[in-house]
Amino acid sequence: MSLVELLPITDVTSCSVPLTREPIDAENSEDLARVLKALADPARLRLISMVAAHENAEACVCDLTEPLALGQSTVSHHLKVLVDAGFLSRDKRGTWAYYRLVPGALDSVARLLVTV
Amino acid sequence: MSLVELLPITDVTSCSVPLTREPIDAENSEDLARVLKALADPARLRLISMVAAHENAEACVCDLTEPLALGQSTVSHHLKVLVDAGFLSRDKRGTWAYYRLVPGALDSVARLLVTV
DNA sequence: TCCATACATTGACACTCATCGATGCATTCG
DNA sequence: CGAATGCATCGATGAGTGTCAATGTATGGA
Repeated sequence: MSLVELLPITDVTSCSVPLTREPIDAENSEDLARVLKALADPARLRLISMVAAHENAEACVCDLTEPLALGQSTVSHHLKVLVDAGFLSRDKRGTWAYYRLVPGALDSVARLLVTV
Repeated sequence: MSLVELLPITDVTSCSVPLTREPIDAENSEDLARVLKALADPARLRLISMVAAHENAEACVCDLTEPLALGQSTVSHHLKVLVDAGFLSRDKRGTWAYYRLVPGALDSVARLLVTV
C-alpha cells in the first residue's frame, strides 16, 4: 500500500504545482492520474453530486442505489473507490453507512488543472 | 459519433453547472466522465505539461517521445486522445505535427469540479 | 434467540485500455 | 527518382475495470 492510498487527497496534491506551470514529473503524474481516474466514471460523478445535494449533505447507500439504477454491491464498490481517493468520507451509524464530501478535495484537484 | 466527439470541450461543458451545485444527470455525467478519462493517465498528464512548458508553447511528437520513455506509436495515440477530448490542437507543418494547448479547455473542466 | 435489514466482500465475466511492433503514408532531401 | 524522416494507423496482447449474483458480517427489532 502506497502513501497515496493512506493520506487524504489534499496531502497528496498540495505539494504539487499546477499542471501547466512546470513539467510534471513521473511520480506526481501517477498520483494525479490515480485521483482523476477515481473521478472519471459517470456513476461516481453522480454519486458525488447526489451526496452533495442530499439532505444534511450526507447520504447512505440505500439513498443512492435506486436513482443510480445500479446494484447495491456496485454502488458500494464505487463509494469505496471515492473514499480511497479522498473525495468522500464514511461514517457508520448503526446499520447505515453515511457518506459525505471531504471538504476541499475536489477543489485541490481543480487547482491543479487550472491554467490561469 | 456523438456531439461530444465533434465539439471542443468548452462547448460540451459550458452548458453544465458545477458538480456539487445540483445533481448531475446521467447524460452530463457521461460527458464529464469521458473528458476526465482522457486526463486520467500519467502519460497524458505529462504530455499536457510538456507541451505547455515547451518553447513557443507547442511541441511535435519527436520532442515528446524520448522524455516519456514510450514508443512513438504510443505517444501518437495519447496525443490523439487528448485532441479528441479537446485539450490539445494539432497543426501539421511539413513532416512535423505540432501540438498546442487549447486555451480554456483545462479551466472549463476545473470550473466544473470546484465547490466554492 | 431468531430473523430482517444495511452494507461490504468475493468471484466471475465482459469489456476497455495502454502498450508495442509492424506497416502505411506523406514530405523532404540528395 | 529513391531513400530517409516524421507521424498515423492497425493488430495483437496483457492488464485493468465496471457490473452482477452470491455470500459474509454486523446491527437492530420481535
